[in-house]
Amino acid sequence: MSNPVSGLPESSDFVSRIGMTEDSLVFRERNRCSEDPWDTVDIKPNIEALERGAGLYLSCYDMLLTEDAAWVVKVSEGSTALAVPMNRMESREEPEQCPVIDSQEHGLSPGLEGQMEDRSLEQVQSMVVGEVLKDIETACKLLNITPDPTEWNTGNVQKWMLWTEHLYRLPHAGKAFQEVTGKDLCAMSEEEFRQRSPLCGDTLYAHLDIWKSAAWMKERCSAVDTKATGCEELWSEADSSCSGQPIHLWQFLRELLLKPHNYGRCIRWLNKEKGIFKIEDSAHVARLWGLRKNRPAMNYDKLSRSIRQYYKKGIIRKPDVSQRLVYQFVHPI
DNA sequence: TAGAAGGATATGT
DNA sequence: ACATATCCTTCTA
Repeated sequence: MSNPVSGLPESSDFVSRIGMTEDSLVFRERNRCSEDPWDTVDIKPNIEALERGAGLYLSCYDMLLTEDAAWVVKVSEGSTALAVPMNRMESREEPEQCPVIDSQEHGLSPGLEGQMEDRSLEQVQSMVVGEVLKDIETACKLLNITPDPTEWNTGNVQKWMLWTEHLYRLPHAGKAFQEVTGKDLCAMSEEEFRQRSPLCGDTLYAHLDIWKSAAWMKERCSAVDTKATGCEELWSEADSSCSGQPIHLWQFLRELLLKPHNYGRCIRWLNKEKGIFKIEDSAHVARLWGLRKNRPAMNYDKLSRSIRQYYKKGIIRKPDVSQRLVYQFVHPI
């Protein structure tokens, strides 16, 4: 494993791969499976990434599918790929968000310590993959699309584009991909992406690559092993909204609340036990709801009206001490 | 000025 | 029928 710093690719390449999380998917897969995992697949995993060092995967993971992607753009404009902004560092609380684990970096010699490092590395990678898959699954539910991009119709592609642009605050490029099916999209090269969208084509391509890898993994997991190996577990996150029925607003809000890593900046619990939550960014939450329901004109005025309809039904109410943008689930989780 | 409350009506399933 | 979506007026911090 090379030093994650000295082993860095060009920063533009690094950024174009938006954290190379598809590489971490691949890495995890290789660790999981004893047989050669990818000699029969057509989605070519990026093996060279394995040489880049685990620290990168972890630091990059933080970029993936999170609300705050603005800094990704900043990194692309700057010089140092690992320039993780301070606010991100300060917000790290969970161990799986540890940015860099590299035994060489810390001067450890190979041996028992190295093995332990490897094991914990494997665990962290496993968590990373799990989070990635969960995030993709959540996005699928929110957008009402299938996780496999090759199955998308042109509308699904547009939704995914909008979503990705929105999530990572990319300039709007959906127009450049109008009338493109998922199959066409998946067949496009990175260069074609860049041609269609000079500003963010590479980023969109990298994200699609992650989705393709995840779909490939899912496909492979269910084909190779039908027993619960952990792979399925990653995809079977218990959730109330997978019944095929249109999602209710209260379910949607709860899903956002259950994903603080992704949505904590726009909606969060004030008191989870009591079901009290606060909408921190009303416009943002409304846009997400509009995306989910295919209602581009959705805004907080309308969303809040829908929330207020829940008062009579006893689903959501205002807390005892009423505050702006604060609501309470009548029956907390 | 944004948000809260709730009436009236339209819309999609 | 149901769950919003949309539009509206009035009130409040």
